[in-house]
Amino acid sequence: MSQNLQAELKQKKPFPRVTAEALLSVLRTAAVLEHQLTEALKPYGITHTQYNVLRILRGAGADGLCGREVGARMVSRVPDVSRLLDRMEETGLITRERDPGDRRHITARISRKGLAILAQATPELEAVERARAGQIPTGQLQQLIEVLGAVRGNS
Amino acid sequence: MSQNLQAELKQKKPFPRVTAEALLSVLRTAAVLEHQLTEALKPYGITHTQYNVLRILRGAGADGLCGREVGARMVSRVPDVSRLLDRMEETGLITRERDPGDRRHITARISRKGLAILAQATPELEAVERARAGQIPTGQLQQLIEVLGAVRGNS
DNA sequence: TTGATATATATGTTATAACAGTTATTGTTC
DNA sequence: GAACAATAACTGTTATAACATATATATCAA
Repeated sequence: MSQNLQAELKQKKPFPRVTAEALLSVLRTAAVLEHQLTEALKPYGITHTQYNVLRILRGAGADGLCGREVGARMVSRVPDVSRLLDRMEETGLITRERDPGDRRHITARISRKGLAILAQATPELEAVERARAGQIPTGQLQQLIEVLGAVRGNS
Repeated sequence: MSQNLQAELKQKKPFPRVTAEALLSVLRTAAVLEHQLTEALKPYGITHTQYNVLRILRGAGADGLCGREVGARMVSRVPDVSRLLDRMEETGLITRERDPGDRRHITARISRKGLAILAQATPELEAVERARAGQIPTGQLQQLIEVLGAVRGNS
């Protein structure tokens, strides 16, 4: 690939501020990652977003989670969890059931099929993970995590 | 905001690998940034993608650029530049003209209105930039840029 | 209880993203 | 120069994102 972001985006002038370059680097890197993850998941017929939901619901176990809580755990917030879960129920990845305790809640749970697809797809995503970050020293990754936390506003 | 990504996503268990946390941090941070940029641009009636196109076309000046070259310069690749430019021409942000030299190309140029909106919106985006990255030491931002370059596969 | 408010989900609508395939123009090869 | 391949843009279609609003249920206050 190219030497740096300026070359990748074919920009003639260097970035005016290091802050601008840093934030664009984050956006650009995320776009590259999302593209790779989407490609890796294509054989399994699920999107990156749906994979995320499956991970969340597997973590919740038999208790399941209501839609609002699924939304709160997503990496990028989805404004339409209802229909996302609709689609996943339709393809058999999850089940849904109205909570008898609070009839406003609909509890979603991962299905056997969802677990199977998750198990199949996970090694592929881990391969992407290794390909992208496996050669980077741990210390640098920890620095990355810390600075990104600062960008998101953590103190 | 919360202390770290694990808490932000309400995960009970810590991340199994630093590589996983690093890549999720990138995706999460990009989602937060994109949300902020979208909010900042809303008053001007343009999307983050359209802002990106305006920047690219301003950089190209009077020569303009063909659609394919616009696409190549985008931060996140857009598979449908035609209709993106359609919409921007419709709202008067750009002009388009068939290249007499190679009639396959359609040269896009930023309009006076596009320049005006770019000039209005830029300070708002720079405010987001300062709010997110202004307090982070330059050295850390340079580290961030470098490690993200490594994630994207630059050697 | 009644009314007001909050919460969780669902629905209607529009815009955009993503994918596949088509057309027009140019370049290349024999 | 005719056939073929390559390139740039366009079009058709489907799926999803984004936004606003509606509906059902629960909670709280008087």
